[in-house]
Parts: sequence; C-alpha cells; structure tokens
Amino acid sequence: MEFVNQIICGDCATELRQLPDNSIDLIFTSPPYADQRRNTYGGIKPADYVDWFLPKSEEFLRVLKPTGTFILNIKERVVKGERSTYVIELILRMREQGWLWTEEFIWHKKNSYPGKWPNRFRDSWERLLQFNKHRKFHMYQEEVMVPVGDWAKTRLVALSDTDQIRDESKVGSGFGKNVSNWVGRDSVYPTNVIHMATECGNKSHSAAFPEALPEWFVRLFTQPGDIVLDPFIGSGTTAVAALQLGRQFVGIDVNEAYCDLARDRLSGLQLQLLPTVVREAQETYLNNGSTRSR
Amino acid sequence: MEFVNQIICGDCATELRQLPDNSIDLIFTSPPYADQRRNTYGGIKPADYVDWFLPKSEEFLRVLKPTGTFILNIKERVVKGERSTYVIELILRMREQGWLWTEEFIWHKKNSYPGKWPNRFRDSWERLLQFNKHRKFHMYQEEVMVPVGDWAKTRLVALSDTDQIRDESKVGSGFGKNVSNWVGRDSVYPTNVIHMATECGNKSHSAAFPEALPEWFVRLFTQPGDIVLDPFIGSGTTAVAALQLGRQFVGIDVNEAYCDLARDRLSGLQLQLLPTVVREAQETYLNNGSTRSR
DNA sequence: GTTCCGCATGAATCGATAG
DNA sequence: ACTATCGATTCATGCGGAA
Repeated sequence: MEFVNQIICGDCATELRQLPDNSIDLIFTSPPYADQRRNTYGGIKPADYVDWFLPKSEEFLRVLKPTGTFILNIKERVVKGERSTYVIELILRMREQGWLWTEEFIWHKKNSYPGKWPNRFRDSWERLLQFNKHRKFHMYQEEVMVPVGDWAKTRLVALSDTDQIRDESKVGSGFGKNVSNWVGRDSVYPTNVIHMATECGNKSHSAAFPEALPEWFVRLFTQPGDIVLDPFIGSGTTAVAALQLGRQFVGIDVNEAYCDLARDRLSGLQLQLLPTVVREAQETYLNNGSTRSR
Repeated sequence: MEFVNQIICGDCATELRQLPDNSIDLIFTSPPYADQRRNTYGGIKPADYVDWFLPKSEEFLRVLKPTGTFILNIKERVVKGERSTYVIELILRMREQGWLWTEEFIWHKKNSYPGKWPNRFRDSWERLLQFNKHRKFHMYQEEVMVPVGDWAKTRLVALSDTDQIRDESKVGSGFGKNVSNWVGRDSVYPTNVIHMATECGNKSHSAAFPEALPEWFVRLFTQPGDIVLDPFIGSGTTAVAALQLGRQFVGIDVNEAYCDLARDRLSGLQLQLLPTVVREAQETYLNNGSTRSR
C-alpha cells in the first residue's frame, strides 16, 4: 500500500507498472485533448491520439479492480469544420482491448467558452465515458441522490431560472406539472446528464474541471478508504476530491510543475484532514476486513 | 415540385429515387432505433443496423442540397450491460460515404422515462448528429436565439467606462470594447445543448420527439418555402412543424398505419394554413427567383 | 454581515495572413 | 498545398473590495 496518497511524476503508462494488478477502485481522469493544452503537454495530433492513448488504457485495465470503474472525461475538437473522430475511434479500440463501454454521461457546462461563428454554436458539453472490466461493478447510487425541494442549492442538477424560462418558451406547457410527481419525496436519483459550471476566475490554480465533478463520481463509485487514480492529475483536483471524501488517491502527471502544484494543494489538505476524516475512514475500512487484491 | 407536401408510403431508400438530386434543404429524422419499436418496424438487430442504414443515407446524400443539413436523432441502446456501438460506427461509415460530421447536439430530455437499475441511472439525453455535404451550409442563427442569462440583469445595467479598458490593456480578448452592444440586449445565441421535455402527451398519436425539436432545427437551417424531408415520418411530427413554419415537407414511412395517421394530422393543418402562411411563403420563394437544381 | 459592482478568464472556432 | 500564428467574436461565473 505504499503507492497510495502520493503524486508521481512521469508518464502514466510507465509509472503505473509499479502498481499491482487489480488494486484501484476508481480511475477518474481528464487527459489532454488532442492539440489542446499544448504548452503544458506535448500537443498530440488528432490523427495520433488513439495510438498515444491505448498503451495507457492498457495499464489502466490491469490496475483496475474487477469491480472498479474508469471514467474518462474527453471531448473531440473541431478540425476543418468537422468534429474529429478520435474519441469514437478510441471507444471502439478500447473495447478491443477488453473494456466494456458501459455508459456515457454528459457534462453540461453551463458557462461554456463564448464565441460566435457562422456555422456552429458554442460547445457546451463534454463526454464522461464510463468503462468497466465486468458487467458487475460497485455503484453506490444513494450517495448522489438529489434533494428535491432544494433545486436551487444543488450544484449538480439545478438549472438556472433562465434555463427554466428558455424551456418554457420552447415547449409551451407540460413541464410544470411533473413537479407534482415528486411531492412528498425528499430525494431522487440523478440522471446521466450532469449540469455543472466550469471553474473560472481568480484562483491560483486552474483546473480543467470543477472539484464537484470528480467528487460526484468518487461518491458514486467508491467507499471511504477506497483508492482513486488519476493518471493525468494536473493541478490535483481529483486527488483533493478523493481526500476530502476520505478516499485514498494516486496521482500521476508528466508535467513537473503540475506535480508540484498538486503536492502543494494536497499537503495542506492532508495535514488538515488526516486526524479526522481520512484516518477514520481508513480504520473503518480496515476493520471491515476488506481484502486487498494483489 | 410535384413531390412536395405529401406522405409517401414505402421504404425511403426506394421511394427517394423519385426525388431529384440536390432538392432538399433539411433532412430531420429519428429512425427506429435498433431493436426498438419492433411492433411497427422490422426490429433491426444492433449488429445489422449500420448495413441497414447506409443505403438510405446514400440516398439522403444525393437528394440533399449542397447547402443543406441532415439532422439525425438517435441513441444507442444498452445490450448486455454495454452501450451498443452501432451509432459511432455509423458516423465513421457515413464519413466514408462522403458526409461531413459537422456537430453533435445534445437533446437533454428533462422528463425522461422513469426507472431504476442497479448499475445505471435514467438515460435522459439523445444525440442529434449534424451531417453536411460541404463546410459551407445555410444556418439562420438569429431564428433560435434565447433569453439572456440572469447575470445580465445585475451585471450589465450600469455600464461604466472601465469596461473599455480591457481592450486597451494587455491581454484584452476584446470583450470590453463591444460592451455597448450588450446594453438592452435580451437574447443570446444558444449552445449545442438543447433542453426540452418530451411530450408526455394525452394526445392520440405518440411521437418519438416533441414538435418543438424539429421546429428548432427547421428554423435554424431553413427559410420559408424550403423543403424539409423526414424519411421516417412516423406520426408526422416533422411535417407538422415544417408546415406550421411555412416550409414544405416530404414525409416517408414504411408503415401504412403511420402514413395514414400523418396524413390525417396534416390534412387538417394544410387546409387551415394553405391560404395564408404556405402560399405566401411559396410566392415569396418563387418571386425571389430561387433556382431549383436539376 | 449582506448585497452590489468591477474585473478576469475559460479544453473555443473561424478566417485571414504569414512562413 | 500545408502549417503556424493572430485578431475577432461571445457568455457566464467566482472572487474581492466597496457600499
């Protein structure tokens, strides 16, 4: 277990070799998209993307527990007026590798990048592809249930007033009455569409996604004490979410500056949380006698 | 022009042969999904879906104008715990056929079908794949603008001189200098995520999608008088939307009962609308001297 | 303490210009 | 012909300081 709760600097396909088979409960990651983030990562050409990714996903498959889940946050960019096909090609190739393509969640980014073009609107969503090793996997649906009376306060499902108005203007009538179906119930299961604003603004670190996004999947697919891996950890957002929820983490990144940044964010957090949440979680975990697969 | 404004009963790959090349402005359709709607359609197996569809999309490509757009509403179903791959395989094959995969809109169905499963949430979105023949196509973005977000109420009321500084200063992405354009503006361009409730109708017909969905795309991609084709017309929803917006339609379906149902819905509507909207639109269209290809 | 206003800034994309 | 860089366009949100 000496590999947990650290940030490893290097290529994940290489560094993951030091991890045992079937040891990770959840992989949540957002790799650099093709030709994006060229300054921090290499800038992979769309045509080369699949071949670049497959050796890494091969290792992901090895280290993931049979009951574990792999969530891949990705979106294809536009090239010469067309959506690139590397993401859907990747899905097909990963299935050949042995992965099951279980589900595709949609992350609706409410504050997507502005802009206007003659032939397309702003891109306001990303894919959250779910892959598994087997049909049976751990899923703790009750952990992400959404309080009903509380729409406005819920970060995950709440639509703004404007969204409601927009919808009404399109469909006219018929939506409002459905609310009555939920009267008397205090929480419902979410759907596979996740509404969440991107983190923007004046923070010192800039993450590709808001902390609430990995948080949601960590709660859904792991229990306290479980191990969460992010092989493209970036500024450490996934690890922060895992730690705050009493899970353990493994973070890998090829960029040293990012590794340092992630370590900084985490060291403060670990000192703060260790006496309470994490230790408690680990004790619970160990007392339950969960066996660690080699 | 004798082929417009009618419902044709038959297989669309066959029936479309009577249509000239480059004659359709918009194709909007929701084909039977694999193994779904088995009672009304044949019930195509997921493995056979792509081969079943390609001869049809070949004809779509022929009849579509170079400036036209093809919107395909589709979603892969779950088979043995996995999302089927026939949709993404279809995208790759259609590109080989000559189509450009321009964009993928998301239809977020807010009141999706209820249910609970141990390993997945309710599926509340569908794909709206946009295909084109060329990079340049007609798009009338102003026709589908939506109310501006709530932020404008508070943020934009007091316009100060400092907004112009951004332009002068270093990074200046230029937003500041055009702030004057925003004063008093109450609508913005939409994104590629469409929030729309499914019609939970007490109506006699059961449509696969609400009328507002084709309506949105008809407004976005066509002008009055243009021709909208739905080769899987079903109960006629696409044709109704087209007619009500002063466009012409061509509807095809292999199921006779559906054809009759669609004709019933449309005949009443045509009598009602012909003297005004449609004729007016056709006259405008013809007076503009638009040339009909071939 | 709340609310309000100023400001910064995003996995963007297109078209034109330059090498 | 093909790639690299740059300017123009556009919306929603978090943070911090002021009222």
